Amino acid sequence: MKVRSRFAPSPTGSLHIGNVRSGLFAWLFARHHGGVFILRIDDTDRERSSKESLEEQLDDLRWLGMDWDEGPPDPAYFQTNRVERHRAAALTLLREGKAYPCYCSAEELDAKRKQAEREHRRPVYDRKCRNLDFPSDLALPDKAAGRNYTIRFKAPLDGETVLEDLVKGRMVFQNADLDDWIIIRSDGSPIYNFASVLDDADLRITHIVRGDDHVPNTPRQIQMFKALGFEPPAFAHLPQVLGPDGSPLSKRHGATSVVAYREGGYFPEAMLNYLARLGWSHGDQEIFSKDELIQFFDFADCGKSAGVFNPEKLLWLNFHYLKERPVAQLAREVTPFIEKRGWPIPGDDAWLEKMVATLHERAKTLDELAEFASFYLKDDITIDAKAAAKFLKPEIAAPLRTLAAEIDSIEGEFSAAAVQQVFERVLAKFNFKLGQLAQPVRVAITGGTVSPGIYEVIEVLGKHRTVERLNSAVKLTEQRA
RNA sequence: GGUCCCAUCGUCUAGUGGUUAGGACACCGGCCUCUCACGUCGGGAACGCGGGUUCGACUCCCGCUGGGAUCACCA
Repeated sequence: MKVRSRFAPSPTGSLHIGNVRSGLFAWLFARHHGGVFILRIDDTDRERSSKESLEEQLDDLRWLGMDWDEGPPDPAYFQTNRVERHRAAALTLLREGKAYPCYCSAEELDAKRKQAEREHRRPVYDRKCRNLDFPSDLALPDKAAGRNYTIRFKAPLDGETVLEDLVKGRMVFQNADLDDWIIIRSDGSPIYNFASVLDDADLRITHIVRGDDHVPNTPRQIQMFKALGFEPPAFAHLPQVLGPDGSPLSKRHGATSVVAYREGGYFPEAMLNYLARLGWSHGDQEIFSKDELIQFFDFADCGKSAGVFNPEKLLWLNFHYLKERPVAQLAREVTPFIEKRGWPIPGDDAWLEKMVATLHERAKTLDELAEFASFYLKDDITIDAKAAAKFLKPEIAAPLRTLAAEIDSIEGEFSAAAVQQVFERVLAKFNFKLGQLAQPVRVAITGGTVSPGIYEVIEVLGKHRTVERLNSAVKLTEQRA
């Protein structure tokens, strides 16, 4: 049987790191087995669902390369479009005696629950309405029509429900511990747990891959698959992704959405690689291409315990992918991050590539790369006060002036090698060591004490801009004198 | 509280009865060096506790402790 797995996000906000990880594993599993990956939109929470969230999440998925074989924009893959199917199935269950109407009010139920908690009893539905007689042609709830009841699933009272989980192993649940849950609300709408089972069944999902927070619901769902006449699919429940403090990853842990990293200048390769290695491993290997991930992925290699999201390792992976990226590609990719800052690019593509090359092994993200390029792009650089105080002292004015003149007189190709020759002459003339001149020059032309090699910086900056900056630095030293 | 799950360096993990318990991130130090990085060499750092089983337990079993998930007319 062909593998069919799915990812079913709710478009109620940004796509969460922990969430996509489950989706990624479902995707990897499908691709590994040459199966079908399905994207279903669980948008039944109309209050919080939005078109914007949906588009953003789809963009995230496309960015990560998690392509789907079935799903949006096909309307059949939106849960809200299936409520009639859900209701019809509930009605069938009712007719078959596998479900029944419950006339208990929400308030009544709530009171009982609280009472049970006070008395340290299990806060489950007492099945008060289970054996009530009801007309064989009873219609589904409809508040407007005065049919103000809910429909409950008539769950088995004894026996056990077994979950053979692909990552967690065998779990046995006593049916006596499970209650008769509501499948249709008093307003006639289906409950997620019910809708979800029906959707998975109709979609012929063979493997449900999701977070292990769904485990407690699974025995009920297995029972529902059977009640509906379907063979339950296989399940793979993945452990949670936690924040540094050990609590489930949430907004207060900082950036936890895919879009935050996408916009933060991270590469999809890094994100994919990081997410895959969080909870899954393949020996000692750390770096995986997408194809390797697909080739090696197996639930048997997934850990059973929750993992802490480590932004620093993600950053390291991103750096790895950045280092091995061709400069031309990087130049293209960093452009939006420069434009975002409103900075000009004072040169052609070849120049931009040269610039990027000098920053290549110093920036860890595209965003950082853009930030570090500041002094190449803007002419109104700000000289760091502390750096100026330390390196732009009056006695450096003469060497700087000489250097400026020498650089200005370079004929022919303005290359790092040519610049180096000039430096050597000036160094000899003033009997300086390279460090004594390089740091002041660095401060003069970049505004700070940290930059790529001074010769290459000057080459990229060009003769004119270098000389100008050196001269204004000379003025600065004179002002300080 | 009920049900269920989990437990190797700070973090991600390898390990499936016999290993100096391995790798990676982070951290610390050396080298390289015009600064910062990169690179490179090296270092510290873990099997939660207690019982079994066994010639031998990180590995198997039980208990404890600790952590977590979930108990809605939310998804």
